[in-house]
Amino acid sequence: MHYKEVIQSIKERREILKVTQEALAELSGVGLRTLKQFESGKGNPTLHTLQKLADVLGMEVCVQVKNIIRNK
Amino acid sequence: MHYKEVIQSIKERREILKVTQEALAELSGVGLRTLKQFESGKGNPTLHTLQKLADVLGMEVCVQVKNIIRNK
DNA sequence: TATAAAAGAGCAGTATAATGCACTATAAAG
DNA sequence: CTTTATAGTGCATTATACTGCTCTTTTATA
Repeated sequence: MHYKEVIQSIKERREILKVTQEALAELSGVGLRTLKQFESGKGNPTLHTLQKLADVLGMEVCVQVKNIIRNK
Repeated sequence: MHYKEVIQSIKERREILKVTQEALAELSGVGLRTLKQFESGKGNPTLHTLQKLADVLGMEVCVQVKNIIRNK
C-alpha cells in the first residue's frame, strides 16, 4: 500500500461508517487539523497517529511480507 | 498490529535476510540513527520512514479492516 | 582472551508532524 | 438565496521525528 492508498482506506472507512472528521478526531484523540491535513493528502502521519485512527475505525496497521498468496 | 509488533516484523525480516542495520539504512535511505532508534523500541516513525524500510525488505505497510477471515 | 563487527545510546541541530484558531469552500436542505 | 453541516486552508507555535557524530555495549569469531 502506497501513501495515497493508506489515506484512501482510512477515508473510505470513515465514510462507510458515516463518521465526520470532527467525530473521528474526537474519538481517536487525533487533532482535527491533523486529520484534515491527512485526508486531504498532505503530510506524513506518524505510526502512532495512524494507529489511533485505525483503532477507532476497526482497522489495523500492519507491515507484512509482500506477495502473500492467500487461498481464496 | 501494535507498535511493538510492527517493530518486530521489520527487525525479524531484516535478520532473516541477513542485512545489517547499516546496510538497511543505506539501501532504504533512512538514517542509521533513525533505524537504530526504531529497532530499539524508541520513537514513533512516520509512514514515509516505515514505507522506505518495508520496501527494501520486500514488505508493505497496509491499513485494513480488522477480523479479515482468511481461508487457510 | 583479543579483535572486529554489529547494535545501542548521548548530544545537538534541522526539518517537519501535531495542534489550535480563525477563515473559506462546498454541499445539502429549506 | 439562506442556513447549516462538513470539509479544506493559512498562519503560528510546540513537540518531536530525523539526522550525523561520537562513544559504549554486546556478540561473534579467531
